[in-house]
Amino acid sequence: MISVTLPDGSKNEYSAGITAAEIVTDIEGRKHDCVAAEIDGLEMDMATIIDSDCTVIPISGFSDEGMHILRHSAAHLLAQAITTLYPDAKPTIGPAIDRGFYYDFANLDGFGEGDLKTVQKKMHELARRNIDVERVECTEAELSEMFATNPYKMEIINDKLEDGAGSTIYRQGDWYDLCLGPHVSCTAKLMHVRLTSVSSAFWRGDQSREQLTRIYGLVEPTKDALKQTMTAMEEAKRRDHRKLGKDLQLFHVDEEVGQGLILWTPRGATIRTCLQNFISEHLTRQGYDQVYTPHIGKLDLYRTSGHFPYYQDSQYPPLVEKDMMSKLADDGCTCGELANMMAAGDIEGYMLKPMNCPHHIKIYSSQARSYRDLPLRLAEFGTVYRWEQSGEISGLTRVRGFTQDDAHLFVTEDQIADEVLGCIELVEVIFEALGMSDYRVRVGLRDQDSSKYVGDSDKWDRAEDACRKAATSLGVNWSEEPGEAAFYGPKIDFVVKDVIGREWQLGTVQVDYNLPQRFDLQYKGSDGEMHRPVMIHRAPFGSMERFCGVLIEHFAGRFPTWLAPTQVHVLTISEKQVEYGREVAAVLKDAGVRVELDDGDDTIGKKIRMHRKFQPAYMLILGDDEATQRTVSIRARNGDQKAGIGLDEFLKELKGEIDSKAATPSLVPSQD
RNA sequence: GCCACCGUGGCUUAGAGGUAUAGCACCUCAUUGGUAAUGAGGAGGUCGCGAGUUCAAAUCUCGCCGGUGGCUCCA
Repeated sequence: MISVTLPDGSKNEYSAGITAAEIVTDIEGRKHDCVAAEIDGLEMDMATIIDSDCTVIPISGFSDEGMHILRHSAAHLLAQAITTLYPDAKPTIGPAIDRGFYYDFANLDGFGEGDLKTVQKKMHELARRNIDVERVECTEAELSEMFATNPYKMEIINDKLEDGAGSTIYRQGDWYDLCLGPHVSCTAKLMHVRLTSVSSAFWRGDQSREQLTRIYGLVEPTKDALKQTMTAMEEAKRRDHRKLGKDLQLFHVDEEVGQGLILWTPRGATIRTCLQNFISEHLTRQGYDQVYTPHIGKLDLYRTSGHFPYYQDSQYPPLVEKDMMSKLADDGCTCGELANMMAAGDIEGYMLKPMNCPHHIKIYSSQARSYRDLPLRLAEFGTVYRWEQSGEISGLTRVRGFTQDDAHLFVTEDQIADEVLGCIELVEVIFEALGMSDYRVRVGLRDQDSSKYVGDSDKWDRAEDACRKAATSLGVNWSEEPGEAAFYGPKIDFVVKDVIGREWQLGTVQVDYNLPQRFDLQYKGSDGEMHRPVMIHRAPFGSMERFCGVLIEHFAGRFPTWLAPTQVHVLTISEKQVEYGREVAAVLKDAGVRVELDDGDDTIGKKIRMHRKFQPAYMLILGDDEATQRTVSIRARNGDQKAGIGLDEFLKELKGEIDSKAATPSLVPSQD
């Protein structure tokens, strides 16, 4: 007999040789949802035979660990289906990921989205056959023989296995894969799979290696869970800022203007302006000075900063000076020669600024600075241009021209902690106002044994400590990320979760010891000596483009009243109220409300339908009753109504809601 | 940049070798209507761009541009 410790701490006696599955059934009952078990802290298969004392904790298919196992097993099922349908395809690797799983195949060229249905059908068929999944220990020789025809598996065997050591395979039916496991005990657990997309990937993520076909899928423990996941995906699609941006006419990207270059249309520009003003108010309160700098700068500036030519690949090509250009053209200069000459500094020219720091630094150094001037906080909604790879560009979140909510703080060593804290407070205020309370912070630290960092190590210790303290002060989740610091200093990243649980990386706060050195920045200390300031870069919301994109999805286009592109739409019922309608609209407009009037001759039902798509906070319906009593009838976004409200009263409440930046419109009480 | 898929009037969309559907939006006229589409009429597209095959191309082939999903990278 052996003694097994259960999750609740109690001990049960079993005869040796019992399987994990039998123990789990004993603990959870016959109808459990477990897919594996943790035995003495190690995740193991259900079929594991137990013949000595140990602790057993069942792993539910709904837990993170259980989902991981389900996904991994589903990847195997996918590979089995693919190799059945496409015998030439070579499975390479197929892990579980945060949202499902994928498997990469070689020799599957030409496979497209249209082929997914057949493969999924095959997977269901294999799942329904309920094939046992079996773990088999193999020697290196056996493995080499089994995977002889698959160079990818052989590469893993040769790289990952120590000489002479064996490993395990998982076998289901006549198919098997090199794998450490654990896996579900049988394919029936994998009924609820859905293949989602096809893409390509490089073998081992290396661009110089073979291109593989990657197939993505989802798996859930139950039918309902799969349905829920699919619903969530549809919801995400419905909120997609690219779709809403078009529907609500917020922005436009034009082929002829260029990829990733945003044209803010009036309605979107309004949102951006409101946000910018809101942030500006807080900057002023926090002692920032706002500045303006041009969109270009000389190449030499970026040679000093180190951005050129080092980051040449991710920048727009430089603007070469006119005379030089024609001279080069006359000389028949090739592009390669041109690039070399620019890198070497033989050619002068200008660059679209890829960041604002060098310009701000020049403002700092335009005057002799003393410790009394510090901290100097220079803020700018600065537009920068970066040459993102074409495949990477998407909507408002990945673009080639964007405006950062940027600022650079020039501080003394002693001021770092307070100033980092100040940056973080700003984020707190803005997120709070937008109802984005669910966010976390990543503190990027250096990894100790690397010598790639500038600045001495006790300075780093203090700066890192300042970042940690600032993060702690927020009272939100934060994590240390060793090795994530930039070479020039530690940083703090903000990651927000929107209302449907997706995470978005927004801005950062970065301490920088490097640029002050490169530009030889100085200030005179109280001791009369010259000292070097430290810079803090901060763009808490990243860019206005991305932040607006995230907000569009966060609010699903239904912005709080203070941000709504049009706050009130005035709709008249018939021609008789045109005059009153114009008067109401004028009163609101004079009071600074963003209002739109529809006094056309459509029916009221149709007007409501048409104006709804712009998601104003309120619609005012004006008929005879309202016109004679000089009132308004308010219609909220969800259709709730409140009639007979005096115009003055409505305006007063509306202004209150706008000025307080209320997170949701609430002038019409809910009727349910 | 790479792979797969996609590209028809402002939007959604039919059409798979014989120069193009329909709905919404738009314009005109009639209607003066109470909270998610009043009726009738009209205008608008050489089917992303360029080349090729063909008597004939939105439809087939190639190249380019743009989009979507991923990969890769991110100061």
